[in-house]
Amino acid sequence: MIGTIEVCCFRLQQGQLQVLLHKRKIEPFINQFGLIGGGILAEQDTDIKDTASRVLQQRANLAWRYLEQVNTLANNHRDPRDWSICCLFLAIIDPEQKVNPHCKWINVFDLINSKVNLAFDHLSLIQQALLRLINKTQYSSLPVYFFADQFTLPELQDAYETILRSKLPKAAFRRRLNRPDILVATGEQDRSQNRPAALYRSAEQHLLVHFDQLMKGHSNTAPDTTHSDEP
Amino acid sequence: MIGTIEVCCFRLQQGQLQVLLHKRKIEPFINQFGLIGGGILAEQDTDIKDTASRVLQQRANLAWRYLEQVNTLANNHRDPRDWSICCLFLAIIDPEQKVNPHCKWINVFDLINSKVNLAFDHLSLIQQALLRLINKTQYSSLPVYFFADQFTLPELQDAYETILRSKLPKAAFRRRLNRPDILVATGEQDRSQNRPAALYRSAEQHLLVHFDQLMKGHSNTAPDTTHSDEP
DNA sequence: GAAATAGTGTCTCTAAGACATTATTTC
DNA sequence: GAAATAATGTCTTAGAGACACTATTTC
Repeated sequence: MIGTIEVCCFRLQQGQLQVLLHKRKIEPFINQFGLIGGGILAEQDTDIKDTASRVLQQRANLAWRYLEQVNTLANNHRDPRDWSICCLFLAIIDPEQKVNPHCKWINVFDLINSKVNLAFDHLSLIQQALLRLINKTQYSSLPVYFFADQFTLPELQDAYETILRSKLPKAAFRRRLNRPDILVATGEQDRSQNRPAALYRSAEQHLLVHFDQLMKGHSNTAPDTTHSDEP
Repeated sequence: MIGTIEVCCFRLQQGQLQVLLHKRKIEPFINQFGLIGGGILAEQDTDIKDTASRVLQQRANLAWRYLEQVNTLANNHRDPRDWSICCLFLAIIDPEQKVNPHCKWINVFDLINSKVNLAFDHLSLIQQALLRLINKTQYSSLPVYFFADQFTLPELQDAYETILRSKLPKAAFRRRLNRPDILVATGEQDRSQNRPAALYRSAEQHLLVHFDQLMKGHSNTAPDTTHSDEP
């Protein structure tokens, strides 16, 4: 039995929520696509989060802006070779970063609808990570992490709407998010649209802000009642 | 490196939220108290949740009414012997059940205030599991799982108030919880108080119901932004 | 000026929170 | 009847959702 991690990386690019896959070059599941993953190296990694960071760097040449444990899968059927224990992480990646050539970003909703065969249980892992992302977007400022630099409120609202796959009322959205503990106006403006929009960055030490009430899209996603059966 | 689980068991007894500890009979931390835990047996356990159930049964002679993965701890400093990977579970236990003599139930808030030394990082694990319990109590029907059989609405409200350590407004509480997808009146009454109270049991297939809005006590507990730093 | 996008004002509605009131029991 | 507890009614308030309106730019 060996301990491994898998990282489900998300980014927003051109209004799409994308997930990172790579083509496996070894058995099992050779030439199929799967998540970025790897084993714990007890000599190098002081903590399992370090393992995730290191694997992300080594396999995909990526650094995360947000990294969170989602679930631990451990059973005798997910790996055809042996009992397997695997810790799943959700990462948010800055879209400016380039990835290695054997990696590709694809639309996560298209992927799930396509029912393509991924290596191991990786499709299920992606669904779990996506559910966590959707749930947390409903009640927190998490999507701020998708932006590396400055951004406008309409861009942030687009991020929420892309993740939740539903439109949100503009006034209420702005009332919620435009709080000094979440956003700080930089004084600059984005002039790429017609009327210029104020630019913001995340507040100093932007820890996740949790709201008291859900932002509900229209699409009804079941709550992530799971951490292997919660959120 | 070996894979282990620890289970943080909670129950409500006489208006107290209690956690289960047992006295270790082996090194390290011999004669100190700690959580119930044990290793994965690849031959017996088909899934890590099975491991938790089996360990709970073997070590404490207990069956759970609710069992949820909270976090996975894996680092090089939590066990003095070696790199350790450990999956933490939260369990809710029926107070009718008897435990083995080397186990004891103690008030979890007293334990945390007492700053007693527990084995390994078990005090931290208890705090994580407690935080999850508190958070989920704020936005779901989870405390229903503390009741094995029938219960009254005032008893259920007491459960919430004990976990959240604050009083809740009665009318709003009843409006929230008294929904047919959460509670079903049995037609019977509890006559132990003055005016009899209607008895309920959890609705058929009582899956956790998530509320759209938090129930906020007065005591401000930080949100469980962690699963090693979320929910 | 027309079109497009940013940003605000205001009304309604839902549900929480506060509090009073009624209902049913024991003594 | 008094005390205790269960259960309900009602008022206020906060914030979401809906929607119209204003503001600032490009063309």
